Amino acid sequence: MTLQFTNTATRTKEPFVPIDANNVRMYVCGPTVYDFAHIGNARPAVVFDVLFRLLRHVYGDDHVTYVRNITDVDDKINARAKRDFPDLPLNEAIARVTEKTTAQYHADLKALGCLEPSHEPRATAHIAGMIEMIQKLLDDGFAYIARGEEGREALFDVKQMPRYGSLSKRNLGEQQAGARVAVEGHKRNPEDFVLWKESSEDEPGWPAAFVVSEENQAALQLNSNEIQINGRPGWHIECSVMSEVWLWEKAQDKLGEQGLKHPHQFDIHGGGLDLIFPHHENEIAQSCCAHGTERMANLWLHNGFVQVEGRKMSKSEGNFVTIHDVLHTDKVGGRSWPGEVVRLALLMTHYREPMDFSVKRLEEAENTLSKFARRLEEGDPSSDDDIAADSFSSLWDDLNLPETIRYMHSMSGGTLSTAMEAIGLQPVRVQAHLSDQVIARRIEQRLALIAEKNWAEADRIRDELSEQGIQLKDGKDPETGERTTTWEVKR
RNA sequence: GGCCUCGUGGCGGAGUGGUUACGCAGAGGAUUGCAAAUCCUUGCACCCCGGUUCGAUUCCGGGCGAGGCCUCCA
Repeated sequence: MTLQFTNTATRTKEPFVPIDANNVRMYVCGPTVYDFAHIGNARPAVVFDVLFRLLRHVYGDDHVTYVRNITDVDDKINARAKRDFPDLPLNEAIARVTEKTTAQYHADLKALGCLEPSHEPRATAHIAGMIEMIQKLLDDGFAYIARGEEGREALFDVKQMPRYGSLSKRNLGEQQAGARVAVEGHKRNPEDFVLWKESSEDEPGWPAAFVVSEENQAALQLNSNEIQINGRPGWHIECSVMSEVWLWEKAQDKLGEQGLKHPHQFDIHGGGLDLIFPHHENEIAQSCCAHGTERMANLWLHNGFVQVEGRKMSKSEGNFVTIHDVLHTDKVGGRSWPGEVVRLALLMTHYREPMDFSVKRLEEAENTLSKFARRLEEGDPSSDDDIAADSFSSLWDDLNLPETIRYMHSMSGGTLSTAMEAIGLQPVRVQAHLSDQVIARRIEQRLALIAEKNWAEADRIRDELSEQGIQLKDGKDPETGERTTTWEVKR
Protein backbone atom coordinates (compact mmCIF):
# COMPACT_ATOMS: atom_id res chain seq x y z
CA MET A 1 0.00 0.00 0.00
CA THR A 2 1.13 3.51 -0.72
CA LEU A 3 0.09 6.55 1.19
CA GLN A 4 -1.12 9.18 -1.21
CA PHE A 5 -2.86 12.50 -0.95
CA THR A 6 -4.23 15.20 -3.19
CA ASN A 7 -1.83 18.10 -2.99
CA THR A 8 -3.43 21.51 -3.38
CA ALA A 9 -0.10 22.83 -4.62
CA THR A 10 -0.21 20.58 -7.67
CA ARG A 11 -3.92 19.66 -7.73
CA THR A 12 -2.95 16.05 -8.22
CA LYS A 13 -2.78 12.94 -6.11
CA GLU A 14 0.80 12.24 -5.09
CA PRO A 15 2.52 9.48 -3.16
CA PHE A 16 3.46 10.68 0.30
CA VAL A 17 7.18 10.60 1.02
CA PRO A 18 8.12 12.19 4.32
CA ILE A 19 11.25 14.31 4.53
CA ASP A 20 12.22 12.15 7.48
CA ALA A 21 10.24 9.03 8.35
CA ASN A 22 11.66 9.34 11.84
CA ASN A 23 9.74 12.56 12.37
CA VAL A 24 6.81 13.28 10.08
CA ARG A 25 5.77 16.87 10.63
CA MET A 26 2.36 18.42 10.14
CA TYR A 27 0.96 21.88 10.79
CA VAL A 28 -2.72 22.75 10.82
CA CYS A 29 -4.14 26.22 11.26
CA GLY A 30 -6.06 26.34 14.51
CA PRO A 31 -8.80 28.64 15.75
CA THR A 32 -8.84 32.31 16.53
CA VAL A 33 -10.18 32.16 20.05
CA TYR A 34 -12.87 34.80 20.31
CA ASP A 35 -16.07 32.75 20.26
CA PHE A 36 -17.51 29.24 20.32
CA ALA A 37 -16.26 27.09 17.47
CA HIS A 38 -18.94 26.01 15.02
CA ILE A 39 -19.37 22.75 13.19
CA GLY A 40 -17.47 24.12 10.24
CA ASN A 41 -14.48 24.71 12.49
CA ALA A 42 -14.80 21.16 13.78
CA ARG A 43 -14.31 19.60 10.38
CA PRO A 44 -10.58 20.28 9.88
CA ALA A 45 -9.94 19.33 13.50
CA VAL A 46 -11.63 15.97 13.00
CA VAL A 47 -10.27 15.32 9.52
CA PHE A 48 -6.70 16.08 10.44
CA ASP A 49 -7.11 14.09 13.62
CA VAL A 50 -7.78 11.05 11.43
CA LEU A 51 -4.70 11.90 9.39
CA PHE A 52 -2.66 12.27 12.59
CA ARG A 53 -3.85 8.84 13.70
CA LEU A 54 -3.05 7.34 10.32
CA LEU A 55 0.44 8.80 10.26
CA ARG A 56 1.07 7.55 13.79
CA HIS A 57 -0.11 4.13 12.70
CA VAL A 58 2.20 4.12 9.70
CA TYR A 59 5.31 5.78 11.12
CA GLY A 60 4.91 5.08 14.83
CA ASP A 61 3.36 7.11 17.62
CA ASP A 62 6.62 8.82 18.52
CA HIS A 63 7.52 9.68 14.97
CA VAL A 64 4.84 12.17 14.08
CA THR A 65 4.74 15.79 15.20
CA TYR A 66 1.43 17.56 14.82
CA VAL A 67 1.26 21.28 15.54
CA ARG A 68 -2.00 23.16 15.68
CA ASN A 69 -1.82 26.75 16.81
CA ILE A 70 -4.06 28.96 18.87
CA THR A 71 -4.46 32.47 17.53
CA ASP A 72 -4.89 34.61 20.60
CA VAL A 73 -4.14 37.99 19.12
CA ASP A 74 -6.66 39.40 16.70
CA ASP A 75 -8.89 42.41 16.32
CA LYS A 76 -11.99 40.28 16.77
CA ILE A 77 -10.68 39.21 20.14
CA ASN A 78 -10.15 42.83 21.10
CA ALA A 79 -13.69 43.69 20.14
CA ARG A 80 -15.07 40.76 22.09
CA ALA A 81 -13.00 41.66 25.14
CA LYS A 82 -14.32 45.20 25.15
CA ARG A 83 -17.87 43.97 24.76
CA ASP A 84 -17.80 41.22 27.38
CA PHE A 85 -15.50 42.76 29.99
CA PRO A 86 -15.86 46.52 29.62
CA ASP A 87 -14.73 47.16 33.18
CA LEU A 88 -11.46 45.24 33.04
CA PRO A 89 -8.14 46.53 31.76
CA LEU A 90 -7.78 45.53 28.10
CA ASN A 91 -5.05 42.94 28.56
CA GLU A 92 -6.95 41.26 31.35
CA ALA A 93 -10.18 41.30 29.38
CA ILE A 94 -8.40 39.78 26.38
CA ALA A 95 -6.90 37.07 28.57
CA ARG A 96 -10.35 36.22 29.90
CA VAL A 97 -11.76 35.88 26.39
CA THR A 98 -8.93 33.77 25.02
CA GLU A 99 -8.69 31.50 28.05
CA LYS A 100 -12.39 30.85 28.17
CA THR A 101 -12.64 30.25 24.45
CA THR A 102 -9.58 28.03 24.34
CA ALA A 103 -10.92 25.88 27.17
CA GLN A 104 -14.22 25.55 25.35
CA TYR A 105 -12.44 24.59 22.13
CA HIS A 106 -10.49 21.89 23.93
CA ALA A 107 -13.64 20.53 25.55
CA ASP A 108 -15.44 20.48 22.21
CA LEU A 109 -12.65 18.64 20.40
CA LYS A 110 -12.23 16.16 23.21
CA ALA A 111 -15.91 15.34 22.96
CA LEU A 112 -15.43 14.79 19.23
CA GLY A 113 -12.73 12.24 19.98
CA CYS A 114 -9.75 14.28 18.79
CA LEU A 115 -6.30 13.53 20.14
CA GLU A 116 -4.34 16.47 21.42
CA PRO A 117 -1.78 17.71 18.93
CA SER A 118 1.88 17.31 19.83
CA HIS A 119 2.19 21.05 20.35
CA GLU A 120 -0.35 23.80 20.55
CA PRO A 121 1.58 27.06 20.47
CA ARG A 122 -0.06 30.40 21.13
CA ALA A 123 0.66 33.34 18.91
CA THR A 124 1.31 35.69 21.80
CA ALA A 125 4.14 33.48 23.00
CA HIS A 126 5.98 33.96 19.71
CA ILE A 127 5.92 37.70 19.23
CA ALA A 128 9.71 37.97 19.42
CA GLY A 129 10.09 35.37 16.69
CA MET A 130 7.66 37.26 14.50
CA ILE A 131 9.55 40.51 14.93
CA GLU A 132 12.73 38.65 14.06
CA MET A 133 11.25 37.18 10.90
CA ILE A 134 9.86 40.53 9.82
CA GLN A 135 13.29 42.07 10.27
CA LYS A 136 14.76 39.34 8.11
CA LEU A 137 12.25 40.12 5.40
CA LEU A 138 13.08 43.83 5.70
CA ASP A 139 16.78 43.06 5.48
CA ASP A 140 16.39 41.00 2.36
CA GLY A 141 14.17 43.48 0.57
CA PHE A 142 10.93 41.51 0.79
CA ALA A 143 9.25 43.94 3.14
CA TYR A 144 8.97 47.64 3.81
CA ILE A 145 7.41 50.01 6.27
CA ALA A 146 4.76 52.52 5.30
CA ARG A 147 2.34 54.91 6.92
CA GLY A 148 -1.26 53.76 6.63
CA GLU A 149 -4.40 55.43 7.83
CA GLU A 150 -4.34 53.61 11.15
CA GLY A 151 -0.66 53.98 11.79
CA ARG A 152 2.57 52.57 10.49
CA GLU A 153 2.71 49.09 9.03
CA ALA A 154 5.32 46.62 7.98
CA LEU A 155 4.14 45.18 4.67
CA PHE A 156 5.21 42.29 2.52
CA ASP A 157 6.14 43.40 -1.00
CA VAL A 158 4.57 40.68 -3.15
CA LYS A 159 6.32 41.87 -6.32
CA GLN A 160 9.61 40.74 -4.81
CA MET A 161 8.44 37.16 -4.94
CA PRO A 162 7.93 35.95 -8.51
CA ARG A 163 6.23 32.77 -7.36
CA TYR A 164 3.63 34.63 -5.33
CA GLY A 165 0.20 33.18 -6.11
CA SER A 166 1.35 29.73 -7.14
CA LEU A 167 -0.58 27.83 -4.49
CA SER A 168 -3.87 29.52 -5.28
CA LYS A 169 -3.05 29.82 -8.99
CA ARG A 170 -3.58 33.52 -9.02
CA ASN A 171 -1.74 36.05 -11.06
CA LEU A 172 -0.98 39.41 -9.60
CA GLY A 173 -3.07 42.16 -11.07
CA GLU A 174 -5.83 39.90 -12.34
CA GLN A 175 -7.95 40.01 -9.24
CA GLN A 176 -9.04 43.58 -8.98
CA ALA A 177 -11.49 43.86 -11.88
CA GLY A 178 -14.74 43.16 -10.07
CA ALA A 179 -13.37 42.56 -6.66
CA ARG A 180 -13.82 44.68 -3.63
CA VAL A 181 -10.24 45.60 -3.00
CA ALA A 182 -9.82 48.67 -0.89
CA VAL A 183 -7.48 51.15 -2.46
CA GLU A 184 -4.73 51.76 -0.01
CA GLY A 185 -2.30 54.30 -1.30
CA HIS A 186 0.50 53.51 1.07
CA LYS A 187 1.01 50.04 -0.37
CA ARG A 188 3.45 49.43 -3.19
CA ASN A 189 1.08 46.80 -4.64
CA PRO A 190 -2.57 46.26 -3.82
CA GLU A 191 -1.85 42.67 -2.78
CA ASP A 192 0.82 43.61 -0.25
CA PHE A 193 -0.21 42.29 3.12
CA VAL A 194 0.42 43.37 6.69
CA LEU A 195 3.20 41.82 8.74
CA TRP A 196 3.04 44.20 11.67
CA LYS A 197 0.72 47.06 12.44
CA GLU A 198 0.91 49.88 14.89
CA SER A 199 -1.43 49.75 17.87
CA SER A 200 -3.27 52.63 19.44
CA GLU A 201 -3.58 53.13 23.18
CA ASP A 202 -6.61 50.87 23.48
CA GLU A 203 -5.24 48.06 21.38
CA PRO A 204 -2.85 45.34 22.54
CA GLY A 205 0.68 46.01 21.45
CA TRP A 206 4.27 44.88 21.81
CA PRO A 207 7.29 47.10 21.35
CA ALA A 208 9.28 46.38 18.22
CA ALA A 209 12.32 48.03 16.70
CA PHE A 210 12.83 47.58 12.98
CA VAL A 211 15.77 48.60 10.82
CA VAL A 212 14.79 49.67 7.32
CA SER A 213 16.65 50.16 4.06
CA GLU A 214 18.00 53.53 3.01
CA GLU A 215 15.37 53.78 0.34
CA ASN A 216 12.62 53.04 2.84
CA GLN A 217 14.16 55.54 5.27
CA ALA A 218 14.13 58.21 2.62
CA ALA A 219 10.54 57.47 1.63
CA LEU A 220 9.47 57.86 5.24
CA GLN A 221 11.64 60.96 5.64
CA LEU A 222 13.31 59.69 8.77
CA ASN A 223 16.57 60.74 10.38
CA SER A 224 17.41 57.24 11.45
CA ASN A 225 17.05 53.86 9.81
CA GLU A 226 15.64 52.43 13.03
CA ILE A 227 11.92 52.60 13.65
CA GLN A 228 10.08 51.80 16.87
CA ILE A 229 6.56 50.56 16.38
CA ASN A 230 4.45 49.51 19.28
CA GLY A 231 2.17 47.14 17.48
CA ARG A 232 0.75 43.71 16.85
CA PRO A 233 1.34 41.06 14.21
CA GLY A 234 -0.59 40.67 10.99
CA TRP A 235 -2.65 37.52 10.68
CA HIS A 236 -0.26 35.40 8.56
CA ILE A 237 3.14 35.81 10.20
CA GLU A 238 2.28 33.75 13.25
CA CYS A 239 1.90 30.51 11.32
CA SER A 240 5.19 31.04 9.52
CA VAL A 241 6.94 31.56 12.82
CA MET A 242 5.26 28.84 14.85
CA SER A 243 5.72 26.20 12.18
CA GLU A 244 9.38 27.17 11.93
CA VAL A 245 9.88 27.00 15.68
CA TRP A 246 7.98 23.79 16.38
CA LEU A 247 8.58 21.86 13.18
CA TRP A 248 12.16 22.86 12.54
CA GLU A 249 14.04 24.48 15.41
CA LYS A 250 12.61 22.27 18.11
CA ALA A 251 12.29 19.24 15.85
CA GLN A 252 15.91 19.03 14.79
CA ASP A 253 16.90 16.68 17.59
CA LYS A 254 14.77 14.00 16.04
CA LEU A 255 15.86 14.66 12.49
CA GLY A 256 18.48 12.40 11.06
CA GLU A 257 20.63 12.99 7.98
CA GLN A 258 17.63 12.71 5.76
CA GLY A 259 15.67 15.34 7.60
CA LEU A 260 18.48 17.85 7.66
CA LYS A 261 18.58 17.90 3.89
CA HIS A 262 15.58 20.15 3.73
CA PRO A 263 16.00 22.83 6.34
CA HIS A 264 13.05 25.04 7.23
CA GLN A 265 10.63 22.73 5.49
CA PHE A 266 8.08 20.29 6.78
CA ASP A 267 5.81 17.62 5.38
CA ILE A 268 2.18 18.58 5.61
CA HIS A 269 0.29 21.82 6.01
CA GLY A 270 -3.46 21.60 6.40
CA GLY A 271 -6.49 23.80 6.86
CA GLY A 272 -9.82 24.78 5.38
CA LEU A 273 -10.32 25.58 1.73
CA ASP A 274 -10.79 29.25 2.46
CA LEU A 275 -7.29 29.53 3.84
CA ILE A 276 -5.61 28.81 0.51
CA PHE A 277 -5.83 32.46 -0.37
CA PRO A 278 -4.62 34.64 1.08
CA HIS A 279 -3.53 32.96 4.30
CA HIS A 280 -1.48 30.03 3.06
CA GLU A 281 -0.23 31.89 0.04
CA ASN A 282 1.10 34.54 2.38
CA GLU A 283 2.59 32.02 4.76
CA ILE A 284 4.53 30.56 1.86
CA ALA A 285 5.71 34.01 0.83
CA GLN A 286 6.92 34.82 4.33
CA SER A 287 8.55 31.50 5.10
CA CYS A 288 10.20 30.89 1.76
CA CYS A 289 11.52 34.44 1.47
CA ALA A 290 12.73 34.58 5.07
CA HIS A 291 14.51 31.23 4.82
CA GLY A 292 15.47 31.24 1.18
CA THR A 293 13.67 27.96 0.56
CA GLU A 294 11.79 26.64 -2.43
CA ARG A 295 9.00 25.24 -0.35
CA MET A 296 7.43 25.72 3.01
CA ALA A 297 5.59 22.39 3.16
CA ASN A 298 5.64 19.55 0.66
CA LEU A 299 2.01 18.64 0.88
CA TRP A 300 -0.88 21.06 1.21
CA LEU A 301 -4.20 19.59 2.26
CA HIS A 302 -7.46 21.49 2.39
CA ASN A 303 -10.84 20.34 3.61
CA GLY A 304 -14.13 21.35 2.02
CA PHE A 305 -16.76 23.38 3.77
CA VAL A 306 -19.58 22.41 5.99
CA GLN A 307 -22.66 23.86 4.40
CA VAL A 308 -26.16 24.64 5.48
CA GLU A 309 -28.70 24.24 2.72
CA GLY A 310 -25.99 24.43 0.12
CA ARG A 311 -24.26 27.50 1.48
CA LYS A 312 -21.10 27.83 3.49
CA MET A 313 -21.62 27.83 7.24
CA SER A 314 -20.05 30.98 8.58
CA LYS A 315 -20.30 33.45 11.36
CA SER A 316 -20.87 36.37 9.04
CA GLU A 317 -23.77 34.58 7.32
CA GLY A 318 -25.20 33.78 10.73
CA ASN A 319 -26.13 30.26 9.58
CA PHE A 320 -23.82 28.47 11.96
CA VAL A 321 -24.34 25.88 14.66
CA THR A 322 -21.72 25.67 17.36
CA ILE A 323 -20.18 22.39 18.39
CA HIS A 324 -21.40 23.13 21.88
CA ASP A 325 -24.98 23.56 20.65
CA VAL A 326 -24.97 20.18 18.97
CA LEU A 327 -23.42 18.39 21.93
CA HIS A 328 -25.16 20.04 24.83
CA THR A 329 -28.38 21.73 23.76
CA ASP A 330 -31.53 20.69 21.92
CA LYS A 331 -31.11 23.30 19.19
CA VAL A 332 -30.38 20.67 16.54
CA GLY A 333 -33.21 18.25 15.91
CA GLY A 334 -34.67 18.93 19.35
CA ARG A 335 -32.08 16.92 21.24
CA SER A 336 -28.39 16.72 22.07
CA TRP A 337 -26.02 14.44 20.16
CA PRO A 338 -23.10 12.33 21.39
CA GLY A 339 -19.72 13.58 20.25
CA GLU A 340 -19.02 10.31 18.54
CA VAL A 341 -22.12 10.69 16.38
CA VAL A 342 -21.04 14.18 15.37
CA ARG A 343 -17.58 12.91 14.58
CA LEU A 344 -18.87 10.15 12.32
CA ALA A 345 -21.28 12.57 10.67
CA LEU A 346 -18.32 14.78 9.81
CA LEU A 347 -16.36 11.85 8.43
CA MET A 348 -19.04 10.38 6.18
CA THR A 349 -18.17 12.77 3.39
CA HIS A 350 -14.77 12.86 1.71
CA TYR A 351 -12.70 15.60 3.32
CA ARG A 352 -12.28 17.62 0.14
CA GLU A 353 -15.96 17.69 -0.74
CA PRO A 354 -18.50 20.12 0.61
CA MET A 355 -20.88 18.62 3.13
CA ASP A 356 -24.38 19.61 4.15
CA PHE A 357 -24.85 19.46 7.88
CA SER A 358 -28.29 18.13 8.78
CA VAL A 359 -30.27 16.27 11.39
CA LYS A 360 -30.77 13.45 8.92
CA ARG A 361 -27.05 13.09 8.63
CA LEU A 362 -26.67 12.88 12.41
CA GLU A 363 -29.40 10.26 12.56
CA GLU A 364 -27.65 8.23 9.91
CA ALA A 365 -24.38 8.43 11.82
CA GLU A 366 -26.15 7.33 14.97
CA ASN A 367 -27.73 4.35 13.21
CA THR A 368 -24.37 3.35 11.85
CA LEU A 369 -22.81 3.49 15.30
CA SER A 370 -25.60 1.34 16.75
CA LYS A 371 -25.00 -1.17 14.04
CA PHE A 372 -21.28 -1.13 14.76
CA ALA A 373 -21.97 -1.59 18.47
CA ARG A 374 -23.98 -4.72 17.72
CA ARG A 375 -21.40 -6.03 15.33
CA LEU A 376 -18.69 -5.61 17.93
CA GLU A 377 -20.54 -8.21 19.99
CA GLU A 378 -20.58 -10.73 17.23
CA GLY A 379 -17.26 -12.31 17.96
CA ASP A 380 -14.43 -12.43 15.53
CA PRO A 381 -15.24 -14.40 12.40
CA SER A 382 -12.31 -15.60 10.39
CA SER A 383 -11.46 -14.27 6.94
CA ASP A 384 -12.14 -10.68 7.93
CA ASP A 385 -8.54 -9.68 7.64
CA ASP A 386 -8.80 -8.97 3.95
CA ILE A 387 -11.67 -6.66 4.62
CA ALA A 388 -9.69 -4.83 7.25
CA ALA A 389 -6.81 -4.41 4.84
CA ASP A 390 -9.19 -2.99 2.26
CA SER A 391 -10.53 -0.48 4.72
CA PHE A 392 -7.05 0.70 5.48
CA SER A 393 -6.01 0.85 1.87
CA SER A 394 -8.89 3.21 1.24
CA LEU A 395 -7.76 5.32 4.17
CA TRP A 396 -4.27 5.41 2.72
CA ASP A 397 -5.71 6.59 -0.55
CA ASP A 398 -6.28 10.28 0.11
CA LEU A 399 -8.10 9.60 3.36
CA ASN A 400 -11.09 8.07 1.63
CA LEU A 401 -13.28 7.80 4.69
CA PRO A 402 -16.61 7.14 2.96
CA GLU A 403 -15.02 4.08 1.38
CA THR A 404 -13.50 3.06 4.70
CA ILE A 405 -16.81 3.37 6.49
CA ARG A 406 -18.44 1.37 3.75
CA TYR A 407 -16.01 -1.49 4.39
CA MET A 408 -16.66 -1.23 8.09
CA HIS A 409 -20.29 -2.15 7.50
CA SER A 410 -19.14 -5.64 6.61
CA MET A 411 -16.90 -6.07 9.65
CA SER A 412 -17.48 -7.36 13.13
CA GLY A 413 -15.66 -8.18 16.34
CA GLY A 414 -11.98 -7.38 16.64
CA THR A 415 -11.61 -6.35 13.04
CA LEU A 416 -14.29 -3.71 13.35
CA SER A 417 -12.87 -2.62 16.66
CA THR A 418 -9.48 -2.02 15.07
CA ALA A 419 -10.98 -0.12 12.18
CA MET A 420 -13.05 2.07 14.47
CA GLU A 421 -10.05 2.95 16.57
CA ALA A 422 -8.13 3.82 13.44
CA ILE A 423 -10.55 6.63 12.66
CA GLY A 424 -11.02 7.65 16.27
CA LEU A 425 -14.35 6.04 17.08
CA GLN A 426 -14.51 4.37 20.46
CA PRO A 427 -15.28 0.67 20.00
CA VAL A 428 -16.74 0.39 23.49
CA ARG A 429 -20.27 -0.41 24.39
CA VAL A 430 -22.26 1.90 26.58
CA GLN A 431 -22.74 0.08 29.86
CA ALA A 432 -26.24 -0.76 31.01
CA HIS A 433 -27.52 0.99 34.10
CA LEU A 434 -28.92 -2.29 35.35
CA SER A 435 -26.81 -5.28 36.20
CA ASP A 436 -26.87 -8.36 34.00
CA GLN A 437 -28.50 -10.34 36.80
CA VAL A 438 -31.35 -7.90 37.21
CA ILE A 439 -31.99 -7.86 33.48
CA ALA A 440 -31.83 -11.65 33.29
CA ARG A 441 -34.37 -11.96 36.09
CA ARG A 442 -36.76 -9.52 34.42
CA ILE A 443 -36.47 -11.43 31.18
CA GLU A 444 -37.31 -14.67 32.96
CA GLN A 445 -40.31 -13.06 34.57
CA ARG A 446 -41.46 -11.78 31.21
CA LEU A 447 -41.09 -15.19 29.58
CA ALA A 448 -43.16 -16.68 32.37
CA LEU A 449 -45.88 -14.07 31.83
CA ILE A 450 -45.84 -14.75 28.12
CA ALA A 451 -46.29 -18.44 28.81
CA GLU A 452 -49.45 -17.45 30.67
CA LYS A 453 -50.38 -15.16 27.77
CA ASN A 454 -50.39 -12.24 30.15
CA TRP A 455 -49.40 -9.81 27.39
CA ALA A 456 -50.11 -6.63 29.30
CA GLU A 457 -47.74 -7.44 32.13
CA ALA A 458 -45.14 -8.87 29.76
CA ASP A 459 -45.17 -5.70 27.67
CA ARG A 460 -44.93 -3.62 30.80
CA ILE A 461 -41.61 -5.27 31.62
CA ARG A 462 -40.44 -4.74 28.07
CA ASP A 463 -41.35 -1.05 28.22
CA GLU A 464 -39.77 -0.67 31.62
CA LEU A 465 -36.47 -2.09 30.45
CA SER A 466 -36.70 0.01 27.30
CA GLU A 467 -36.91 3.13 29.45
CA GLN A 468 -33.72 2.00 31.14
CA GLY A 469 -32.08 1.79 27.73
CA ILE A 470 -32.32 -1.97 27.42
CA GLN A 471 -33.55 -3.29 24.12
CA LEU A 472 -35.06 -6.78 24.25
CA LYS A 473 -34.75 -9.02 21.22
CA ASP A 474 -37.06 -12.00 20.90
CA GLY A 475 -36.00 -14.97 18.89
CA LYS A 476 -36.82 -18.61 18.49
CA ASP A 477 -34.64 -21.49 19.44
CA PRO A 478 -33.99 -23.26 16.13
CA GLU A 479 -34.23 -26.73 17.70
CA THR A 480 -36.92 -26.58 20.35
CA GLY A 481 -38.91 -23.71 18.86
CA GLU A 482 -39.04 -22.05 22.27
CA ARG A 483 -38.87 -18.31 22.62
CA THR A 484 -35.49 -17.00 23.63
CA THR A 485 -34.86 -13.43 24.59
CA THR A 486 -31.58 -11.57 24.44
CA TRP A 487 -30.91 -7.91 25.09
CA GLU A 488 -28.58 -5.08 24.21
CA VAL A 489 -27.98 -1.54 25.29
CA LYS A 490 -29.74 0.98 23.11
CA ARG A 491 -27.57 3.82 21.95
C1' G B 1 -14.43 40.48 -14.03
C1' G B 2 -10.24 36.82 -12.63
C1' C B 3 -9.20 32.19 -10.48
C1' C B 4 -10.49 27.35 -8.15
C1' U B 5 -13.77 23.26 -7.28
C1' C B 6 -17.89 20.27 -8.25
C1' G B 7 -22.43 18.11 -10.92
C1' U B 8 -24.05 9.95 -9.85
C1' G B 9 -30.85 6.97 -7.83
C1' G B 10 -35.64 10.01 -2.55
C1' C B 11 -31.14 11.25 0.52
C1' G B 12 -25.83 10.23 1.61
C1' G B 13 -21.85 8.60 -1.11
C1' A B 14 -17.79 5.27 -3.86
C1' G B 15 -16.07 3.74 -8.42
C1' U B 16 -15.17 2.38 -13.55
C1' G B 17 -13.66 2.94 -21.15
C1' G B 18 -17.79 -2.44 -21.82
C1' U B 19 -22.09 -7.20 -16.58
C1' U B 20 -23.23 0.53 -12.68
C1' A B 21 -20.55 -0.31 -5.10
C1' C B 22 -22.44 0.43 -0.51
C1' G B 23 -25.36 2.88 3.53
C1' C B 24 -30.01 5.23 4.97
C1' A B 25 -34.92 5.75 3.69
C1' G B 26 -38.97 3.04 0.51
C1' A B 27 -41.52 -1.61 -1.11
C1' G B 28 -42.28 -6.96 -0.40
C1' G B 29 -41.31 -11.28 2.55
C1' A B 30 -39.51 -14.44 6.82
C1' U B 31 -40.11 -14.12 12.05
C1' U B 32 -43.65 -12.19 16.09
C1' G B 33 -49.37 -12.34 20.51
C1' C B 34 -48.17 -7.16 19.00
C1' A B 35 -43.59 -4.82 18.57
C1' A B 36 -38.39 -4.18 18.33
C1' A B 37 -34.15 -6.30 16.47
C1' U B 38 -32.45 -9.52 12.73
C1' C B 39 -32.36 -11.99 7.98
C1' C B 40 -33.91 -12.42 2.69
C1' U B 41 -35.75 -10.12 -1.81
C1' U B 42 -36.57 -5.71 -4.50
C1' G B 43 -37.58 -0.73 -7.33
C1' C B 44 -34.89 3.81 -8.42
C1' A B 45 -29.15 7.38 -11.10
C1' C B 46 -24.43 8.58 -13.69
C1' C B 47 -26.68 17.55 -15.84
C1' C B 48 -27.05 18.70 -21.40
C1' C B 49 -24.80 18.76 -26.41
C1' G B 50 -20.94 17.44 -29.51
C1' G B 51 -16.18 14.59 -30.33
C1' U B 52 -12.69 10.24 -29.75
C1' U B 53 -14.06 4.90 -29.59
C1' C B 54 -16.64 -1.22 -31.67
C1' G B 55 -18.50 0.85 -26.97
C1' A B 56 -18.48 6.41 -22.34
C1' U B 57 -21.33 7.67 -16.58
C1' U B 58 -15.96 7.19 -16.97
C1' C B 59 -11.42 10.55 -21.87
C1' C B 60 -11.61 15.51 -24.79
C1' G B 61 -14.32 20.14 -26.14
C1' G B 62 -18.46 23.28 -25.43
C1' G B 63 -22.76 24.49 -22.76
C1' C B 64 -25.88 24.76 -18.42
C1' G B 65 -26.10 24.56 -13.12
C1' A B 66 -24.08 24.81 -8.08
C1' G B 67 -20.45 26.23 -4.54
C1' G B 68 -15.94 28.70 -3.07
C1' C B 69 -11.83 32.39 -3.12
C1' C B 70 -10.43 37.45 -4.66
C1' U B 71 -12.79 41.19 2.37
C1' C B 72 -12.52 38.24 8.45
C1' C B 73 -13.52 33.11 7.86
C1' A B 74 -12.05 25.92 8.83
